[in-house]
Amino acid sequence: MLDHILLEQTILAVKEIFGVDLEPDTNLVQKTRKEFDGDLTIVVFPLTKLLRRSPQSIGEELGQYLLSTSGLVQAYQVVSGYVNITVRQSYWKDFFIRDHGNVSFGVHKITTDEPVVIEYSSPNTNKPLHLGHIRNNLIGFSLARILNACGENVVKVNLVNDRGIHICKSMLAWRKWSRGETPESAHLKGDHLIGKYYVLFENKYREQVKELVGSGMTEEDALRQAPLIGEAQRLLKKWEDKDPETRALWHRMNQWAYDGFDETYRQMGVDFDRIYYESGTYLLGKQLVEEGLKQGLLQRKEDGSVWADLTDEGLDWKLLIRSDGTSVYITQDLGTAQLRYDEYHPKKLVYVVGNEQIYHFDVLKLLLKKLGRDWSDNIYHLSYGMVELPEGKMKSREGKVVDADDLMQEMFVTAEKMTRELGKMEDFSEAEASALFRQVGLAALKYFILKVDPMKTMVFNPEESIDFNGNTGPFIQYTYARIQSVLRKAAEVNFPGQDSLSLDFELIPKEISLIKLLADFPDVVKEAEAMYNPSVVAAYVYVLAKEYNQFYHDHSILKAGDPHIVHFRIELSRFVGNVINTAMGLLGIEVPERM
RNA sequence: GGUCUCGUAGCUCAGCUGGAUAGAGCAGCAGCCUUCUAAGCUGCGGGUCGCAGGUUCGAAUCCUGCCGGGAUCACCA
Repeated sequence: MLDHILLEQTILAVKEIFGVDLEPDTNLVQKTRKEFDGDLTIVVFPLTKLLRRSPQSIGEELGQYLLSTSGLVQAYQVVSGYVNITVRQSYWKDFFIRDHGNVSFGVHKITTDEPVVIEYSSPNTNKPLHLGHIRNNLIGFSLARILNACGENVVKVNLVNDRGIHICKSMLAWRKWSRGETPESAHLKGDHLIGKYYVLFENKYREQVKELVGSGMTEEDALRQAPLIGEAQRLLKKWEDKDPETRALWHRMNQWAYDGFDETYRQMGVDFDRIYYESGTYLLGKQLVEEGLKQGLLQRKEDGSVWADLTDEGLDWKLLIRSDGTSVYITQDLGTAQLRYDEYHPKKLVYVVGNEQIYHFDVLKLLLKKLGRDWSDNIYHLSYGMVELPEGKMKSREGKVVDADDLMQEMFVTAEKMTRELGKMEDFSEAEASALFRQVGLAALKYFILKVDPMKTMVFNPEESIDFNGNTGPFIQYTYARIQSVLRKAAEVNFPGQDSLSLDFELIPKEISLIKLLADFPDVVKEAEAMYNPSVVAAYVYVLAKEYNQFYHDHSILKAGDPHIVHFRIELSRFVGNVINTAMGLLGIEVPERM
């Protein structure tokens, strides 16, 4: 904001002084580094060639000119090719008086009707959610909030992968070996029960493969010819043929999974506006393929399978329908995309899906384009990196996964332990206390994950529990709670002149740096939106909290002496609290009044 | 092998649309609670930004090559 104003003034100044027109290059004006005096810096090196003058003399002339013409500039200093500009305090004071009471500072009202549809979570109903899903859900949910704060009309959707061979594996294993076990009888969350049978299938299947290999078969053939996999495939065919008994079991077991997922989502604090099921969209996908076949855009081979030729686009041939007539992943996604377009006509279709599926989404966009769906240009695949354990990738087959429910539970327990150790809850009621443990534990987990750039692979070490000190969610929550404590005390004391806020005094550096940070917030939200990156908000709110804690440590608020200063510092604290609350809200993290 | 991606302190990460002496947290060491919440604050130690070239007044950042890790190229999803 401010930097743009100064950039304009600088361009004007260069034209006035040197008679040269400059392109508005945003790198010309940047924030002054902490170790130098000043707020904004004009980098004059790029001008030296153009103007054929030394950096020093350009800097001096620019600084002098801006000082005398710009109402913003209080002082300037030319340091080895940089003009460091100190902005008048009145600018910061005006900003503060104008915006400090704005509870939704940095957040825009929804201005458009064309929605942005964002898909995240997308679980399979054959196993419970793990740490990877947590990252997915947190990024998706946070991004929805960030888009929302930028005025977008956001529709959060979840696509449940409720059909396919993997579901049939769980079903088959349950039918063969469960003796009718249910979540109730096993005292197990439904999704975990189903996961148990999925793992059981995989184990038995691998045993069969091993046996076949032992009797001389190649591994490749064994994988394909083991009796269990054949059974699973026949079950899938029966499912697609709508066999009543198969469908009944499928309904029953899926419901177990849904009940389990709902509980996990509730704990995590994420939700959706609309839930799609692949069982409801894969037929539409098949229709699209049929349509493409008729138009000669796709090809059918002798064995009945259908393919798309993407070699012209630099990719390969892609299977769309298997030779037995069943559909594959991409077929379903074609249908889902079409359905979503028909329902919302979105200006943007965002998919939060792991980076292992980059190729899949390239193909999806190309296929839709091939089929004449020009709106496929509006598809954006937000691909995020995997969460790895110190020893490498999580492997569900080897049981090397960090389960979402377990992890959250662990976080709550740690939060409780921590809080009790610090002796912070003498006067908390039972309900308040357990709400706090949940808030703090979740904040630690969410912030830990969201502060990392989504694109990057991140490492999670289950041995070392997630920190509660330093650059963490609880640290930021603590800062907020601390502010609320000050505000509660402030409400109790009377001081003269508390009705009218007057900033008729010199601000100290820490106050100015806090105000500067606050003024940055709207730009931070916009940047997070533009980059589809919640970590931008996380980094910002940490710096803000840290800066406030330093201020809090070094300066009295309620005992500052001058009532005008007391009043100002109370309002400054309130403003910081509001922005922390809003920013954390954008990350999907709650802040407690006390902790 | 093709394509994509990552490599920054002991560990986890910022910085990457080129700008000043590369930053945080954790871990380690040393301090600060009769004063608004010490889940806090302050200080110290810790770096050939994978390597080598190039472009530039200026490179962790851009380009090329190499080394190392990961993903993907399924009649899995």
